[in-house]
Amino acid sequence: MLPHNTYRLASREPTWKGVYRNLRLAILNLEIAPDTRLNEVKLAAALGVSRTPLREALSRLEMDGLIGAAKGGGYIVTDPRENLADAYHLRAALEGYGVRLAAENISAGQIAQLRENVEANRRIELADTRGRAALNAEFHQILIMASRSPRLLQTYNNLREWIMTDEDMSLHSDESCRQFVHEHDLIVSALEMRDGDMADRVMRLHLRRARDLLLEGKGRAAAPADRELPAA
Amino acid sequence: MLPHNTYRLASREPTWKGVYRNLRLAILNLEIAPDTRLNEVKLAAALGVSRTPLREALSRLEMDGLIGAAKGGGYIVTDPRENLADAYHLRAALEGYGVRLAAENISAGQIAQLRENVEANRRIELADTRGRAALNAEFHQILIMASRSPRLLQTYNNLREWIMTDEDMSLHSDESCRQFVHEHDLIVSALEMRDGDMADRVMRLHLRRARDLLLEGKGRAAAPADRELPAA
DNA sequence: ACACTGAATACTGTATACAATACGATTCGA
DNA sequence: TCGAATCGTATTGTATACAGTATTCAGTGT
Repeated sequence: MLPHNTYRLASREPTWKGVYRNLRLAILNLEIAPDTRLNEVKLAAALGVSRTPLREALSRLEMDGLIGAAKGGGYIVTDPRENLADAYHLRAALEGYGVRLAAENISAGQIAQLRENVEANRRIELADTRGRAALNAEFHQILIMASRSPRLLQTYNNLREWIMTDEDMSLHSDESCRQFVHEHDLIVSALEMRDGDMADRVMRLHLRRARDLLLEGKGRAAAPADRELPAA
Repeated sequence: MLPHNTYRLASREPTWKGVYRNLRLAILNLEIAPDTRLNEVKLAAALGVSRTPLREALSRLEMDGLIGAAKGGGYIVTDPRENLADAYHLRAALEGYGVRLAAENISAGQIAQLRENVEANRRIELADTRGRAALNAEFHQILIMASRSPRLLQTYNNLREWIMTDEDMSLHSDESCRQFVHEHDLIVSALEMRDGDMADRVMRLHLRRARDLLLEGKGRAAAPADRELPAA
């Protein structure tokens, strides 16, 4: 063992942050099998860091709900698929109330941005899933920011990477895409009319449809964890 | 300096959790001035713990939004009063959508529990602020649990201690108390009728009234985060 | 054969030591 | 006198050593 000077020089970003991102993605991509109990020393060794920044990352992953506290200490990774439908509920709560607030607070510039986004979404080709995902993410991002609630934004951001993956977009058919764009359009119109109630209703419907399509598309298939990290 | 065996024996609960609670309360009660930069070594010394569990606590406080990252590392305590109105927005989002789900999923037993709670709240004396706070917390807790969404429950629990302090109850007048109980009663009725729409509406109104009363009562820094400058 | 008890073990929680950076003060130069 | 650069200090980020508890497995008794 080296003394303890295995420092990473010239790192502007804390180590634990990178660890956090890596683990987060690993869990969401099922590279770490659900229900596995995380062994801190082995994980730290596998990631090439000490236990301290690892624990910092784990602490935050727990607050994100991606891992849960095990009895007798330590953590157990949760199954992100099980919680997917549930996560959409949280999303609907945030965005539904978010557009309600947005109807009161949105600026003319933001409405213009939304209109532009919808137009771009109309013109984009079906095959460009990555572009569609970006547009979709942007749309909802603008909405949440228009609510002018930092807390809502923060909570939403925690969820975003979880539920909005690029691959999800590949499931959409040409028709459902048009329908989604239409719903986006409806929401913007509701906001223009400052009708928070309508915006909320359409948003909930929109998300519900998106969720159903997603769950149906993914089915229950989803190959669990073939390539592993330390399965431990 | 003691060697390093200043251990707290027979502690079933991690040290950092107590630190977390203490700091949380200290910040919410303004015992630590907002905008203070937290010095880890001094804080650790003051609390009688080492930096490790302290940092664990700080990490979570940051995710709660009670402290923010400072430039060049470290943390700065945020002003809980500034974020209080905003926190109520998040709460309204969670509980509004929560009762909507509850209208679909609530069990007969839970409805009975709610009725009982409302009855107890009718009979309780005004002076018993602690009891009223407990009843109020229980009411909303049951509702969120009735939504059968673990994620909603978790997010709500993070918020609960923040916005529902015992002292807040002392602000209520006899009349506003009766009004609040009446609103609780309305919500339960809406749930009995499985009218999620109405439950949502009443809940949002209920929380909005509670928030206004709270901000007005606390007086200072009652600046509503609602009407901010139309930024960009 | 099963249950209960005990020690060994493995792993988490905590403390402390060390490295590196960011900030401030002081000094030198223009 | 003001500005810039450099050194010193203070504070965070990381690594590791240590203490304590939970789990597991072996052994014995009923």
